Amino acid sequence: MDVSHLLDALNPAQREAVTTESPHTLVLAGAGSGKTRVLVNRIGWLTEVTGVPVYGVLAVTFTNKAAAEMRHRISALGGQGGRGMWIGTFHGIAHRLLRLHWQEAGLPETFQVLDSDDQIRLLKRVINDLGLDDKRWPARQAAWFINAAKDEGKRPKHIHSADPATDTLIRIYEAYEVAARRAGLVDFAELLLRAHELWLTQAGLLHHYQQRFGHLLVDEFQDTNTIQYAFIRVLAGSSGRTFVVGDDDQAIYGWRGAKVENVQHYLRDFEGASTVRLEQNYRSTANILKAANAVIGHNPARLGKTLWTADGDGEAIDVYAAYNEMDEAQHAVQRLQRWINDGGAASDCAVLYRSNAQSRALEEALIQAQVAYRVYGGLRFFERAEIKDTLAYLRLIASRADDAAFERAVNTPTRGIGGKTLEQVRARAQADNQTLWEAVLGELAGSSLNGRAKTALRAFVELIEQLDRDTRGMSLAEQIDHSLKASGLYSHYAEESRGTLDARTDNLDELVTVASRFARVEVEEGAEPLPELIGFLAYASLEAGEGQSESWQDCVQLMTLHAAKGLEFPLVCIVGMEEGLFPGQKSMEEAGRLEEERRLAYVGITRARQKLLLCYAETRRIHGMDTFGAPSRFLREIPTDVLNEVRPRVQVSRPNYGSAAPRARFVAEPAPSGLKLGAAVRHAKFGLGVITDFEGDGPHTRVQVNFEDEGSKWLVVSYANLQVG
DNA sequence: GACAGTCCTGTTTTT
DNA sequence: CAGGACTGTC
Repeated sequence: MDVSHLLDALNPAQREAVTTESPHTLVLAGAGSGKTRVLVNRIGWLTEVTGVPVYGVLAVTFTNKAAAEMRHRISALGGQGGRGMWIGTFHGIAHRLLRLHWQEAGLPETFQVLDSDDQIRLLKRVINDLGLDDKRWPARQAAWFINAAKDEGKRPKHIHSADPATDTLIRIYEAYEVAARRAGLVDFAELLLRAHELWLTQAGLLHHYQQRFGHLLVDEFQDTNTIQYAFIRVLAGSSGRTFVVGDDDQAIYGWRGAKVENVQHYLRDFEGASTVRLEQNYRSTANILKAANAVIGHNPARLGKTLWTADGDGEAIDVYAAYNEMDEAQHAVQRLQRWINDGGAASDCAVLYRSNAQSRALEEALIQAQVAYRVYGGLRFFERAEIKDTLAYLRLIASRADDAAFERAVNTPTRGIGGKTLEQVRARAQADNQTLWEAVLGELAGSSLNGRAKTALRAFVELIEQLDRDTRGMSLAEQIDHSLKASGLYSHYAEESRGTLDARTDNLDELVTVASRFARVEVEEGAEPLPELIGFLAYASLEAGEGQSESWQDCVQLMTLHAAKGLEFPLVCIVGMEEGLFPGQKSMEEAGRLEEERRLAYVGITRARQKLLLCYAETRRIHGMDTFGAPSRFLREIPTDVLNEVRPRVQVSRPNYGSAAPRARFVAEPAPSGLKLGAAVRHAKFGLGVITDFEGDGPHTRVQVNFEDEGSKWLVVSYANLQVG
């Protein structure tokens, strides 16, 4: 058999991974080491060479984008092109299972997926219904608590109540569960938890899928949370083979429940697991890799991996010390312009930052310089209010029980159903344990509402019923279009945005177009296809769509460091490299968080192919206050020989605050001594060592020295009397 | 129900 | 500083 297309151009480690016969394989794939290729070719190897049927393969990723990319590349391999293979996100796969087995999972057939926005709205109502003060118990925090619990596989009864505050949160969790169940709503974390519980409670089903999926592959394994790990572990059982790809150095989602430890647990829990390291990097210059390796080398407890490249050193990494964030932005933009003037593409450039708020200064500088740019993040298509409003009507058509949709649609556009009326409806629903829809019907039959309110409610009920009748037999796009017009939503938004540049009605038109292109998804070959509407609604929740509809101009890319993971650019600028911002203030207070920030720095640095620019500002306005941050420790962790200070240590005259000494500057060189990072030194008592860190300035400068015999120590330079060399 | 004024609180984000 | 949430007025 000709397998050359699967193995050609692979290095030995990649080949080993693709062809391994080990039952369980952990591929530690460094940044830019060709991990997607390995994953894709591994699947090709399994199906083409070892004769695994395509339906016996389950491949899981974290984002829809990654799943789409994988599907695309598998079909490019030829063969059966992955048709019939289960490839998807954890959430997508869980959703698929729950659709197929809604009865076993204890769900209504028309259950809807609740996105985080809807989840918070629902929680708000639950908190109110419990008579709690929503100031003391913000819905956001409750959502955080509940999601974190679900990510750990915990139902309310599994949580130990440690204190009164936790007790209340558990009560909220319980009430939220009741409300969500009644409304037939499933949030993101619930999808995973239910799917996992399906394995635990339905032995027959589990057995069926264990038989079927002989091979489980997981991408970005370092990002799995407890429940995702458990899901895979249970599904693998004793005979399933697994192939997981990840990089513990790129684990940056611990704050939302991801457990890097899963990488270590894997080696412990999956018997006979072997490890393959992909360390050859095909992306960046040697200088960039040197910087990345040095930074990440400061983290303890790594599985250990050192990136290398067969290519040359490349240019030095520029470091720019800006006066403030405006100066910083202008400098970055200048650098981008130089790149573009030299014939580079704007879309090859990215500016990365720690938090979204930092994009503002950059955008201003880009506009001023007339450089086209695109900001990633922010509201996505299906998250826009007008889109969600429209979908709320469709959700009600599909399921009257959907309280979240009811709340949204009932008075948008306004139709005289105000807070008072709704309060009464909610109270009845609460008292009688009903859905809002049922409560409305009850109120209409009862006598506690006044005539005006009744008329308004009756009109709303009739509207939904009418929409339901009218749209039967229509295509999806027609259903949406009709609902949009008949509900008055379209004219509502047309009116609102009249004479403005607001593109709301454009988005509504776009929604109809998207729907007309929406391909009916068969949940499973041979199985009943999902009703198109239900499928579309799930799609809208699970895949929120692109941030901006205008697409691929040649423009500079702006995004957070988190959003940059998985991407690469010839030119990368990272701005805001200051203590307190990156690493963030909060990261320094909690154990383990600093390491995660450092991994984020590692991710940022390794995005760059050819050219990297690192910037920090001495002054930065944050929340309207001028703040002063020392250069980030991550800068100081980079060996100076790969750095080029664009604006070297010039003492800039700046307003002198009292008699304060000039602030510490990047690579503060304690003047005469020649001490610098990486320098070998001798101490009279501690012997030989290497300087690994600096702190402070002037006579109080301290250095961290890693002594051969004594370990690491902080010393005040002016007392330590260190000998260089 | 629309609008203006006030208070408050500020990482990272996919599904 | 600035966006969101909330309150109070017409």
